[in-house]
Amino acid sequence: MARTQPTPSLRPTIRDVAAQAGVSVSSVSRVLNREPHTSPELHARIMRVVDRLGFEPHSAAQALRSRASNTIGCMVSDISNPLYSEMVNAAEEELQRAGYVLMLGATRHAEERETAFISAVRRRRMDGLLLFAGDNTHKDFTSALATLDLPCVGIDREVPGAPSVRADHRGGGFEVTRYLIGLGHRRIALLTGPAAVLPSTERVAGYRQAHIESGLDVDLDLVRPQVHGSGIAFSDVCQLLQGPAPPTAVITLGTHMLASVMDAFASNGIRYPSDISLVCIGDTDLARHATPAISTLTWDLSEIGRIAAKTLLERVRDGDQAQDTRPIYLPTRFILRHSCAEPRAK
Amino acid sequence: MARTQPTPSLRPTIRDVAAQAGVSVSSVSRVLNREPHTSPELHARIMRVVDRLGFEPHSAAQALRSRASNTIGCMVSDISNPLYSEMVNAAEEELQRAGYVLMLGATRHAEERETAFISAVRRRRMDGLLLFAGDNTHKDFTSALATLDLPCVGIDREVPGAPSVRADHRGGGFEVTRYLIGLGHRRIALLTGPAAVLPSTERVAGYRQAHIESGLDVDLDLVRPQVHGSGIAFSDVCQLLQGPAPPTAVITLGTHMLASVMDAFASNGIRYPSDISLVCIGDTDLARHATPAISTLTWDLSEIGRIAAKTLLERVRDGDQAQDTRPIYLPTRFILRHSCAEPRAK
DNA sequence: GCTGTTCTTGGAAACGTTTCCACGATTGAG
DNA sequence: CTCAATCGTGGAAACGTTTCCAAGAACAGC
Repeated sequence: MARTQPTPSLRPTIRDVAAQAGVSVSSVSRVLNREPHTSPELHARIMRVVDRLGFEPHSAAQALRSRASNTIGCMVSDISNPLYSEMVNAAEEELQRAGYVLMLGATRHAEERETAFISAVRRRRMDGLLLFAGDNTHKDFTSALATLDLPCVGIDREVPGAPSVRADHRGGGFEVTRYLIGLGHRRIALLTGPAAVLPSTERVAGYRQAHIESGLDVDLDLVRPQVHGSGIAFSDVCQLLQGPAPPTAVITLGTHMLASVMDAFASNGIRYPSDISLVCIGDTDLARHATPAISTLTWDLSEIGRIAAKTLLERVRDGDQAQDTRPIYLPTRFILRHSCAEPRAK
Repeated sequence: MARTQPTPSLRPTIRDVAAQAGVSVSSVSRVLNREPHTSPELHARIMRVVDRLGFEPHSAAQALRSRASNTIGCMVSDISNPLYSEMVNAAEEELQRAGYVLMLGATRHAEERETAFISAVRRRRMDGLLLFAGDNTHKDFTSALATLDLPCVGIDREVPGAPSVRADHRGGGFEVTRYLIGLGHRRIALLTGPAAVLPSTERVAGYRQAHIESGLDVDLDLVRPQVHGSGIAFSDVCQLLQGPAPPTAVITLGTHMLASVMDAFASNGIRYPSDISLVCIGDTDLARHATPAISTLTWDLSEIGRIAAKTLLERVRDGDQAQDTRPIYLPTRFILRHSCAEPRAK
């Protein structure tokens, strides 16, 4: 534990640059930060020394003095989920272009990791925070978030006092459900994500709305939120299919769950679209190339990531101005393939 | 540009804690860092104040003084590639547990972004670096890397002076190729990643070796490295199928490319396994659920990420000791499904 | 030629920690 | 009982920047 005196760094400091150039430290700083009131000759002389020594400013020292870390936190439940990784990828590209570095914190749905990451955000004085869909029921976390006082953008989640960027999951859920109802389906199962994340609640809302507008009742037993990553979709579908009033159509998430649903169909000897209709949410290779190809609700993940990053950067730059916290919605798009049909006559 | 004097921080500093507890700053630091030689009473008194004020040390100040940023850089070409995101996910989990934060830098195959990220690593004095498969032909980058003098681990890539963690792509390529040769195939196409990344070169080496051991010549026209993310696989396969001596089997990457290959088969009116055999590298939902299901070469991505992170942490802790730079290999596993058959008699 | 402005530069004080050093108090050995 | 070692604590010097302030130089207006 006991550490020795830090060995003097081998790397040149701004003082070395100043000494070699025969100027003051403050002049070097001014030149490096492109401030006005520096003569061209000074600039040239300093930059020559900077290049020769390969000087690179120590960002911790900069952060300490200037109170800006050029760092953006990115909290996501699970970066290996392709939905998230595509959004994070686009966001990171945008941030990188603006000179920021992205600090990743994967929470894996555990509140302790969420609060731990918030603590890291505070200690490292990050300049902003990107929050991806997460559990709304985590109270310790949301209260920690509320006291954070940091530019923040929610992606597919609400953050009090901050704008959010979202796909129109409600509209998408509505469109898909209405389409199936229009085909004649009356018992439509909805397998979606965890009940406490925004895309799921919105989707369910759209699903309800479509039923209501058609004068149909909603059987909540058909709505099956899934806990994270577990293979529960398989048994859920089996249970529904073997129940007294099986669904005639299934709406499911495309990633992580579609495969389980198809397995469940197969092991019950059921085929789509003849025996049952199938729509998935989130386009994947599997949806496109399954035989028959599966109709899909999709939206632009990269665009969401980009917009979120841009919105956050605006807020970081404008400081306390620009308190427009209205959510930004992106449309979903329904791609018709060959996985749906009218329900069988009894 | 001209900034005003930084507003005095509202957040408590170690000095505030010391004052409120009526002790010296150094005592607070010692208690917080769990050093020996601190009395229990002092510990209790200080911790009480720390909790009351909600004190959190400023990590930039810590980094400046103690020369440790508790930060690990992670350079990856494209985080939206599921192969990478799964490895990064596992690595991040391991690093998080050890108290480190992961800084993500996606390079998108551009050398300028690679060197820019190395510069960020230096300026931020990161404690270690995880390098995921990248282009070996980028000379500016590799030379920048060589002068970095930082604990580093390569994942599916070689890094001079550093250990690497790799799947046995050569062995996997060998096994698959030998299997197809055993079925009687003599013209086997290999669609793999960019020529300059390690998994591809190793795979091709295994492919060659299998041919050589069977006394067969390798037709290099059948080996098709793919540039990143482009849909070139489709046209490559079409060209091969329509050529004078079409392949009787195809080995392709599972992510990003398998779908294109299947499209190419379809648009040439060709079916697997009857007309052509198909194996993919990297298991996916599509490979599992395509009809017929596709035989696959797979390996444990999460395990690679975990091992890489652990290896890096060891090196970070041990400083300059432990200069064992031997690569760590993980086995691949060939999963037989129903996509291969003996070639048709002419 | 004098009196404000505006440029250009240098000096020095922060930013918030950790760690070295010093010093008195305790403890243990002989 | 003395001397040395150890323990517990405080003071102060770093770490490497940015930015305030001051001061001289150049320049304009009268």
